[in-house]
Amino acid sequence: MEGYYIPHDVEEWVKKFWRENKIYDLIKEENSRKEKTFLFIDGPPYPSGDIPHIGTAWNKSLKDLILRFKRMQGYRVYDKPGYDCHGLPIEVKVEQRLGIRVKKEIEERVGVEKFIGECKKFALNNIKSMTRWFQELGVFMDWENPYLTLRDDYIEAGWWLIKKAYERGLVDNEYRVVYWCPRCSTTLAEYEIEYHELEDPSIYVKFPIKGKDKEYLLIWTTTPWTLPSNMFVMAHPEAIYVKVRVGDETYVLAKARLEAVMKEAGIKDYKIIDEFPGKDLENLEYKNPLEDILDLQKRVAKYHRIVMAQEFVTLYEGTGFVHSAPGHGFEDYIVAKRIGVDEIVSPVDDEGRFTSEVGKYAGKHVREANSEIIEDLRKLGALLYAGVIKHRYPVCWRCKTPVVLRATRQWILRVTRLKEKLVREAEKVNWIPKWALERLHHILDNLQDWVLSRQRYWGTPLPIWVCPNGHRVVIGSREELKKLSGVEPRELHKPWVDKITFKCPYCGLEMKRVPDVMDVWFDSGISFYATRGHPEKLDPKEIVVDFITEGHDQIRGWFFSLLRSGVIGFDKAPYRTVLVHGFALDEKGREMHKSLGNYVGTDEAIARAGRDPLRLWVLQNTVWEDLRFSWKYIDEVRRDLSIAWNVYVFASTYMNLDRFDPSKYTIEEYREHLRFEDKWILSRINKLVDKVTDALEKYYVHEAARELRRFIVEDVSRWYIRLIRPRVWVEENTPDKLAAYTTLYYVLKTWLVLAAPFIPFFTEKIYQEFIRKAEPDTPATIHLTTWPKPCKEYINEELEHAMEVIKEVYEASAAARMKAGIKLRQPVREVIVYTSDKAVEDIVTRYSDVVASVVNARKVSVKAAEEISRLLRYRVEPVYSKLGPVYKKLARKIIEYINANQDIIARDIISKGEHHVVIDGEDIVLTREYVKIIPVYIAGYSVVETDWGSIVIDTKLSREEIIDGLARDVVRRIQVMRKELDLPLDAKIEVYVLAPKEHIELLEQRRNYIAGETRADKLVFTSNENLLANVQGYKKEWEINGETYTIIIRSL
RNA sequence: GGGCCCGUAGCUCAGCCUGGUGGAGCGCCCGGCUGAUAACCGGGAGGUCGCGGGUUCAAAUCCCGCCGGGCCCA
Repeated sequence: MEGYYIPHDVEEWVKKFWRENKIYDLIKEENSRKEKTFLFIDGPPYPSGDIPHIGTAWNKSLKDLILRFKRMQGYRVYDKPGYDCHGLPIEVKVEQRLGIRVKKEIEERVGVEKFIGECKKFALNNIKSMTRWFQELGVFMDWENPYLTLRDDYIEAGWWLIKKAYERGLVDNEYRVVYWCPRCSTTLAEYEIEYHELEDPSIYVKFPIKGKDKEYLLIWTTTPWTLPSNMFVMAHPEAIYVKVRVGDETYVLAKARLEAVMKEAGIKDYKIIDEFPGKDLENLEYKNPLEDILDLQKRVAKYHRIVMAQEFVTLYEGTGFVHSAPGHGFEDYIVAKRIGVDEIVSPVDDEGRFTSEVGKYAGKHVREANSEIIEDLRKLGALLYAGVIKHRYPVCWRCKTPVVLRATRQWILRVTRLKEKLVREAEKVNWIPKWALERLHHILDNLQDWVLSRQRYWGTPLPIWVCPNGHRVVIGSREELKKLSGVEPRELHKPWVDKITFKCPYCGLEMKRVPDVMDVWFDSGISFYATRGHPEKLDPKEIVVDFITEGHDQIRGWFFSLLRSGVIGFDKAPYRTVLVHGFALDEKGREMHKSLGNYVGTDEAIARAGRDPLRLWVLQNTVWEDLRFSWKYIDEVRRDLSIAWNVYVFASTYMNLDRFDPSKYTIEEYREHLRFEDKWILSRINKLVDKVTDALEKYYVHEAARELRRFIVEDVSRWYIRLIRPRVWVEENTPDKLAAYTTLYYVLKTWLVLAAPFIPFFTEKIYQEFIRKAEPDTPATIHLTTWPKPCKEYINEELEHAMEVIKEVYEASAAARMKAGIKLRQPVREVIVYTSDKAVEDIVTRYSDVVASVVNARKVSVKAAEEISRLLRYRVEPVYSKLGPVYKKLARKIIEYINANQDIIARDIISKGEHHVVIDGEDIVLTREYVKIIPVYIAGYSVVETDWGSIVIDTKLSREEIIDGLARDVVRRIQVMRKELDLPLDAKIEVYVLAPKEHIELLEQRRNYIAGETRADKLVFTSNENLLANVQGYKKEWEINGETYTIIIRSL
């Protein structure tokens, strides 16, 4: 191994290696022989685009990591990926492509067959592209055989569940008030709704009270178009209502709303003439002013009265009377059922236009009819006031069209009957993090029946056939359909499946399929079994999957759908562990959108950052928290990988130089030669194995990722390698050096295996170059290696603690050098550790040679903490602001005294808290209040305090130390020059050093050291410039300690 | 309006579960090391731990309320 880390070079090489050696197939083959299974299901992404979002890259990286980990642990892993192919978003895109404006054109102009074909083509094209990007990311899943919800066998598996539900009496058909998108002409699920800030009319309408003259109920609405469907008015039984007189008219409204309403309507003169609770108004009859111009209203006039509905009437807005249209409101519908109104009026068609039922408004889009209705009310003298309001109103998540609420007949699954079972099953699941269950509880508390049907085309057809007499047959498989009809359907989609009819088994009339398709959540909700075929052919053990993971939006989405399907079909939750991950947001924490210009696709991230850096970056983020995108942070990860890379280059360079063959040496054999630092890193790596394994088994992926980063960067690169560097630079293969190599190799190999699921390209490349070249008998790919088990006997807490202390001594001494201006290359005579901590004392004493080496001192000693006072002098500053006011005239003399006796005053105050003196016959007591004590160390020592003591460096340098320092400075310059010449590590050279005259003799004393370190066969020191005039070679001028040196080196 | 998550240095985030002198990386300034260095090490500057209450000897941490962002819902 050589060179520096270039992610793309590594990744291209590995991609080629995997492709040419069919590595994925090899892994699958090996894996298929394993006993223990790990059942996983991919939450299918929706292929509405061709390039996955960065959040999807995170999602797939997590899955890939877990699957790789489980494979390495010896599980037979089910790794089929999938795509959620049906649904409105694709229909909308295809409509755009085909220039379709309204739904009818699909049947009339384009043809359903062609439309379905286009949808399929659209989905399959995007699937192809998305698959490519997932492969680019290094995701090892079965990309040759993904599950697609559009396949007939998948659709069939769905039919099975509907039949099962039907047999359990859970399938029904009833009026539902639904969100309806007039542009898409379809019902929308709650999670297909967004709320946008919209401007709407805000009108107050006068409903005349029957049998009274000029007496009106005031109602408020922001949807005038629902007034033609008005059936009754809701009031609050306990709220106080008032009658107010305005001119010659009388209005009734809630007292709490009176002031606000009058103010908005611009009415200043009004008088309360009566006051009573709402329940007094129950059953009071009124007239809807539109009765005069709409036959529909005449027809429903018999229902017009006030009803009590305390849970739906608030006094925060409106008038305390809520106009109710059960055909256009959830709450209105509930109340209608409660009071026994069985006629539901909803005169709006699929495109959101009024039907002929509403006479003069027929054919108009309801929202566009608002102004005409307001105008009519004005003409009828029924309008009190018309203004506008800005409020949040539901819109279709695809086309952003404001939705309407409509009562329509829909097919539903009565999952509310399964509520208790759903709750019990949800509680059995291992939710990570725990609050995911809390959210699900909330959803289950407010459980609604599942509205299954969609009045669209691109979806799983509902397998329900009905006859004119209303008999129903639910089909559970293709075979069953064939048996009944005698026809083999070309495929199970519309329009082909619609053409299949058969005789009703109950009455003999012709049965036709209901035209609806199903909610796409049903498609993905059955994936836990449908991916593996029709449930009749499945082993019951294969029903419950071990693990799934998706973003937190899927708690209500996929996880909830799976749960419902699992309980309907098999009476149990279909998963054991659910890991919830966060959202990928932009740098400012906002959602990424192409329209906001803050969007980063997986393609761009791979191109700019590289696959491994991208993966490690997403994986180190706390799994269930949102991820803020940041190029800078990805680059930090890349730099850490670069350090890791350099570690392997270092090891590889020296091991190759010494022809170290790892297969011939074991740590056991070199056990007696292991040094302190070797035992330390062996303890660290085995603890790492333990921690990473534990974190991954808990699915705390980020903790594992962070530990891996920290270990290779901090423990190995910044510490262990620094410690063993002198050992590996020795030319002979000493047992000491081999012990270091053996240890290093063991550590690096283990780390590589642990990191493989996270950064599969990086680790594969190094594995091939570093491990397999040394040990050809190892598996063909790192992804076939087995997951390591921690070797507990190497774990040694005492040793690790000792190393921590040594690091602290090192850091403190570096700081002390800093203060004294002595560089680390300059050896010092002594480093003294002052401490009263017995453990520290023992460690420093025991490992004094290691400490001496890292702090570059000839001697390291330990002394009792209090002895440091010998090095201390104190400076004391008088506090004028305190002394002045107390001692007045005497203050001057006291200050003089303080300045003259600083050390003794300080020592007294430190030991006794005060210092006594008599000045001019007066007894003076000096305390901390009057003087500021500043400790000063005596010259020749540099001191740094730590939590457990002080580190002192003797800064007085003798001739010997200065010579050593100079020699090291010269060696370092020669080393740099060797490197600049790109000489082989073991190349021999000739060296000429032109130095100041007085230093020649000093250098001569270290001739052997300098020659040895720089591998110089010939070494010349001179102060005579002329002697070097004819020497050929690489020549460079250096400055050392302010003086000029010229060095020439020549390769031999 | 409700449920859940997040808010800590200029930036990205640990620490919170289990209370005990506020941390890391990046960036900035100063110095140093280096035959793995497109690197690295040491020091410094930089904080109302979102805000306000409460519990406690002691709160970033536990409790309550509020503000801002995210997700899910109304």
